[in-house]
Amino acid sequence: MGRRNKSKFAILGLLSTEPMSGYDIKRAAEASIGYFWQEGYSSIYPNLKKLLSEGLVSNKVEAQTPGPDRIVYSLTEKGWEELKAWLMLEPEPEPVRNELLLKLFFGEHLDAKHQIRYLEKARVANEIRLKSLQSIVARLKSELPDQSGLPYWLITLKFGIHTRTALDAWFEETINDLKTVVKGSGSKPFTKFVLKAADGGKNVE
Amino acid sequence: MGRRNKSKFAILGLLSTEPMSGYDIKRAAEASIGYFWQEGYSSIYPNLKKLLSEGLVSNKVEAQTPGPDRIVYSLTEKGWEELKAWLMLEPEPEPVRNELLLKLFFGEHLDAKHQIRYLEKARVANEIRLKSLQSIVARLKSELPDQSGLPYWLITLKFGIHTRTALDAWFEETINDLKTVVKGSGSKPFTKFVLKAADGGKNVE
DNA sequence: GGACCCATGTAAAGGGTTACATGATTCA
DNA sequence: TGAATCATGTAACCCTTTACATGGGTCC
Repeated sequence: MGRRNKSKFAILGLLSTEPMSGYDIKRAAEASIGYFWQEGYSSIYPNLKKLLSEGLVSNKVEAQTPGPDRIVYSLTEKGWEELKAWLMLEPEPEPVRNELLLKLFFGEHLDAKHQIRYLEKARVANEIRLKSLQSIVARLKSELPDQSGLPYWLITLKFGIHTRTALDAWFEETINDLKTVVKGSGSKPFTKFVLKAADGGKNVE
Repeated sequence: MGRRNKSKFAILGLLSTEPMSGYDIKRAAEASIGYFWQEGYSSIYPNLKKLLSEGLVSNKVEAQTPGPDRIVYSLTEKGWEELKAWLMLEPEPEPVRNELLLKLFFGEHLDAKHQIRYLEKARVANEIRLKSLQSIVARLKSELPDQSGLPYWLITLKFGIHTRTALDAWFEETINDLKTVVKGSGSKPFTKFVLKAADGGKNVE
């Protein structure tokens, strides 16, 4: 059962930090959990209604002298309980789909220059993200040293830093490999090789 | 437009290595691209029909003396062209959703023992995968040194090895952090902090 | 006899993304 | 005047996942 609605809990989590409107939630999501969790308006607004009908959040209309009305949502007691209960559950391993790897895996049919082009682009994007994560860590530590959430925010940021650093090394290695690739003459498929093996990389969960 | 059907190309790619039945495709997918791309029967069989009607694959019924008939699919010339054209396109950055990180980000509301429990489990699973990838690399190099696909298979395997090694370090660090976590007294939300900042980690694509 | 593998599918449900839709305010 | 931001939503589509369904063969 991996089809459960997790957006609901992302929204509850964000509302647990402070009351917000749907619009705020979108912006807060981008700014905080954005690099590992994305939500669009079309998931936020319907979910807020659902959460309201389940009694997990309450709302209040705030009129703004200049500008449109805002509908501000807050967590209810019940909402807090649901959130905490969910946080305790072991996360389900989510199925991964990596289009870049899929294209590289079947890359022998292609002139390597195409792959090098998009790998170099992806590498630059990765480096920018990495630097941005590092600067956020530095600023958090110096500007918000006493916040109770700090250790947890740092944990998620360090996840990004660890994996993106590793990714950068892989990009460099891979681009170099592709620049000097020498193809063998055989054409046995990988699939056969692994299938024949006792248990190459099977069902290790 | 991230809604395009990529399963089709995964199937074309697998069929490019050799003709297979739907059942074979499932097994071959698990054995080769399984750790970064999953396909189920309910996506394979309908897609094979679609590919057939588009003329990208052809099929042939093979009777087996013992056992049920097999419907074996092969790439057509047109299928080859479509596959190559797709391989040249720059991969779209896919939205990431990491439930583990989501739970950790809001983890301050929780007793750390829950997180430590599932982190330790996840770490073991990660280590097993890592070792399996390393052994596949070793075996490929020694047993299939001359195959033209080898450099590309190694590239995807090394991706897994790099990122999972980094992940292992992060697991260790994180579990230690959580065992000794000392919470601050403040309760400013992270979101406000980043939103106020000029451009903490925004829209870096 | 029961469990498990081979082999091929269908149906329903659910979630997420894209595109569409509206309207006010602010800034250049 | 036009572009961008604030603010809230709806509708349709597509894909994926889960569950259901069938039937023969093999091994213990």
